[in-house]
Amino acid sequence: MESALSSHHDKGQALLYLTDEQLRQGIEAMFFAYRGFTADPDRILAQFSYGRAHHRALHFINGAPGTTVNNLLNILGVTKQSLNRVLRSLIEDGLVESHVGKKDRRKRHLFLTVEGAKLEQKLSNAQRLRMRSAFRTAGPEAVAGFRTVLEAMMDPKMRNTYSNMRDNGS
Amino acid sequence: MESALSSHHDKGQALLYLTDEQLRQGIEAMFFAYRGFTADPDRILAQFSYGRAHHRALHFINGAPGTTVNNLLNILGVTKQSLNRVLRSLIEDGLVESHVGKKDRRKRHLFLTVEGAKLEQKLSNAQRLRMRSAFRTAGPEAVAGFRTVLEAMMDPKMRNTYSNMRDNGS
DNA sequence: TTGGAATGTCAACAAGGCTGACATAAACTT
DNA sequence: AAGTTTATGTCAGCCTTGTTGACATTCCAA
Repeated sequence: MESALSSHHDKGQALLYLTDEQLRQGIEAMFFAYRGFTADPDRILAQFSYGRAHHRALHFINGAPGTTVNNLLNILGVTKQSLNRVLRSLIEDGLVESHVGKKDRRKRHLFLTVEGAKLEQKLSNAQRLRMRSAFRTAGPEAVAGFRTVLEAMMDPKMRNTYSNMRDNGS
Repeated sequence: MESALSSHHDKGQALLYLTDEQLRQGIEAMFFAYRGFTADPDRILAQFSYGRAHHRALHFINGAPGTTVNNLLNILGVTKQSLNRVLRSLIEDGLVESHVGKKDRRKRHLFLTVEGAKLEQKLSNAQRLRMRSAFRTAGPEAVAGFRTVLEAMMDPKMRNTYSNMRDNGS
């Protein structure tokens, strides 16, 4: 990919974006941006005495209605005990419904209730608002670059999960 | 910046990157990428029974040696009680030193010890390794876009902090 | 029918956020 | 000189969200 570049002159210049100082800036940018990224939903969640874990569950159930607990476990990367605690409170509060599978009755398929969808909308509206503003400010080419770098930064396993999330539907 | 684009034809196409679906993908990309971003240091920290909070403290003390507790508080966005708990353990373990200020003797200036710098290097090497790989894969233009979008996503206050971090030195 | 997969649940623990209250020292103000 | 504010530390207690380990249940599949 960069063999043409690194072959002769100006190597230092061409690879300037890979210096430790540039990488450090990238690291700090990730840190501060992620704080901004979660700030708006966090404020809303606090009013409902929920946390980010609840938001994540709502988000991915909304994106793949009928998903199983195990599937959610893989996406979220937490233990079943941790997820179960969150799911239980969401079910108790009537935001999520759990249906026994028809083909495989061991599995539980998760759905948002009307109430749950309402909160999910509220949270994702807030989060999208900031992201839309950032995307608009940065412009389409920057957004493409943003997506490219983020994808390259994921663990390969999650990169597959992430990609498949838009191709097939669970 | 985008006035030339949005002025006339093809507005739907030009603003494709601002659709809800695109924003959703951006949101999920942030989630998965941040997990990758923290995965490598997390593995190292676990061996020392430290957490991300310790990493963050080491990182920013390393970047601004002699910084005060209050300054660190503003950067990290946590309470002094929370930071104090982390700093205390780092000081007890001989990774950080706290020196009373010469001009203002209320202030404590924080420095990494040789030991502390060693751990910080270990952590940031792991983190840089992944970021360098992602940057290399994505290429310089994508990296520029990545930085632009992240900066636009920060809270304005932290955006200033972030920018100033490279101009003046605390 | 038996093994293993999928799920739920109980208990205990830790990190790392938070609030509130209080102490101290030093600097600043009046 | 006295009073106020600032910077910091510390104690106690609480919450969320992660962890491990153990165990029960259900039920598909060989």
